[in-house]
Amino acid sequence: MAAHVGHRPGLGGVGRGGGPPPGCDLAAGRGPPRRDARAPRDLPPRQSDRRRDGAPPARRNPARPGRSWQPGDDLPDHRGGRGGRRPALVSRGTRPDARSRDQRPGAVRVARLAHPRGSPRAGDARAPAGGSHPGAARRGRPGPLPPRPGHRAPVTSEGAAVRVRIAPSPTGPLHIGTARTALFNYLFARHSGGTFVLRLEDTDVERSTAAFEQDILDGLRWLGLGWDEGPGLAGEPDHGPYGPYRQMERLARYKAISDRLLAADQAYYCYCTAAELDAERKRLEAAHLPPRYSGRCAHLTAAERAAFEAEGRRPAIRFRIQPGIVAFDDLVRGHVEIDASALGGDLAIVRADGTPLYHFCVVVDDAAMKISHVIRGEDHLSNTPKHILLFRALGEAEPLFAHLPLILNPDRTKMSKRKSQTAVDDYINEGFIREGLLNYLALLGWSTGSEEEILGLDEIAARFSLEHVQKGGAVFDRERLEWLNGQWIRRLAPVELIDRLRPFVQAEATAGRIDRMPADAELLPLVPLVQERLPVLGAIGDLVDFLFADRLDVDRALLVPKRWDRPTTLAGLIAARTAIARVGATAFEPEGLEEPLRALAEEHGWKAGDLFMAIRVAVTGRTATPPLFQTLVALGRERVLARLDSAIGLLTDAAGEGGKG
RNA sequence: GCCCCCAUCGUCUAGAGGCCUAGGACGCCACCCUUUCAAGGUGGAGAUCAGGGGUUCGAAUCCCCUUGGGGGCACCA
Repeated sequence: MAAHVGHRPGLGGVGRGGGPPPGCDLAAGRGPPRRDARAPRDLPPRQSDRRRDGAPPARRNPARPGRSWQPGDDLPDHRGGRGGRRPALVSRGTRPDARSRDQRPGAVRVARLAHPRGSPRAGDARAPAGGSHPGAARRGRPGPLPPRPGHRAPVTSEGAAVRVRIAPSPTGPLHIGTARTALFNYLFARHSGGTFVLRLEDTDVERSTAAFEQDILDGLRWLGLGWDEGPGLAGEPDHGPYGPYRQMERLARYKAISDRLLAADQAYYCYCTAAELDAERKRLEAAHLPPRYSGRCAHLTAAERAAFEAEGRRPAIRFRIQPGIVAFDDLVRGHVEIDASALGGDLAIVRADGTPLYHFCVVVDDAAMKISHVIRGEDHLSNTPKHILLFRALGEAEPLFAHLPLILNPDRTKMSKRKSQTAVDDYINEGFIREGLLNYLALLGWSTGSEEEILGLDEIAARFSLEHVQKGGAVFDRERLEWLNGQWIRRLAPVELIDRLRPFVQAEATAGRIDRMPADAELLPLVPLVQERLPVLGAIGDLVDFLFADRLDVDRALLVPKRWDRPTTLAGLIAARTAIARVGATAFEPEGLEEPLRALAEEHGWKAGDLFMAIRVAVTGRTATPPLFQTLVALGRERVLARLDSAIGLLTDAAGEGGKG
């Protein structure tokens, strides 16, 4: 983290939206959410206004602008033309012996048959207008708006709406893996004209904080992954018909449902203490047995319960895991079967303090929120049978599941904070732009099936399909991300680039590396000089600092070009100074400078490159800069002459000190 | 330990039995362009498709085994 501090703009506005850059659909929705770039630990509580730029508060509404879906549209369904089938039927109806030749669900094969030849994109032509097509209906979309009244989810021909969700836990800053999962869900929703729901899983009261919650919401909005339904910000109402969207605000529902399970004897009170459970687990581990709850409290008598209560023990609630094989057809992995006996015994669903546990909440909420497709990381694959059992116990239809490959550290373990940079904030603060990050993330574990790769969000949504999701984990390749980011930076319109660069330039000023914050009018002419030299926006300092710094530290050793010695350099700089001084203020243009300096080199038999390098270092202090003559112009005649003078002085003073040559 | 998942250049990937002498991209190397750095262009190195068995006239592709890797097994999410 510390390594990136220098690049922190330290203020909102990194992602100011201007007009969409050419070819960039990502910016189609005007006013993309802005991001406060401060480190999470610095984030103030949700209540306070963190914004400093005076933009209208409406922006804080998480609501994504309305989309123009067509309720009657025949939605392209990844399962083929049979969309709309209730998810549960697929899982329940699939017998273990009915697996298809390839391991993918038969439904996927149907999809292929549905488009026997012709490009897989044939289906895209049927995408709902404005749902995922670049341009068109979305182009004129306003910035985030309050909930659209009468919002109805699009519905497939058979009546089942595509509803997906991202359910982050505010126990840390937005993780790159969460961002990718959100992206895939968003893409799936977009592609199918479905609804993208955001739900906060904040039942881990110990670790959840409002600051992390804010960070996650800001991060998703910064990426442009707006949600159709989700929590409102402090004081604002939730947006969507299935709220609240914060689990801690749904406690009464969990209570009601756990009571129901208790009443039906599908769950029971468990009085084991953490210490007892721990000891049990250790014993099993020592015996090389898988950790599992013994079921000690599964059949307590009323008297035994009363005795525990009298001891002052507070019970947790456990869900009875029924024996048997649980099977489901994963949309990316195909048929999966897991023996319920391998699930670790009866599952705790409510803590002794009454707060509900993850596996319980997800299922209750996914059912309540009518989630049709659960698209999440592979780390949840083994947990899925628990969820399915819970759905059944609740009498709810099971959603379809799709488990995405994990993002990996270079050593191929699950991407972690310890081994990789995982916070989206850190990437933002380095100057990755949303277009680059999104494009990269989309291609991590998914491909178009063709060789296209530089694609905007809308273009990706138009092509997205779970069929092309990879099964194996993908190593996060920062080099490739930088390349892609550079591609998108180069595609930005000049004013847009300035907008995005501003916070980074400001950070240079704040850090004292430049003496003042330059005006846009000064920045604009610099765009052609820097645009193709920025793998990340944070690299701007190295490129232009010398333009806005009054004092320049020049390394005497650097001043002498490789093929030159000190006297030659001194002579070269003096001659160059004279030649440049002769160029009048009005002729101080790249061509007006290059001509006499080339002539000068020729006259002395110097290689032009050597002369130019000496001048470059003298006026910028660096060996790598934007093109010299444009740089001289940007610097201005007076400063160029002054810096040449001081370089000449430096070499003269060094005369007796045995410098190079 | 038990269960589950996965396996094509270093990395991300294309690949749906013959279009594969395995394609593209990042990175790397060389050359071109060039005042440096970039960007761009051209070319190159780089994968016996983890290994072994099948099935088939034919396998990267289908099946089995092995090996390797990963994930999960909480009163975390």
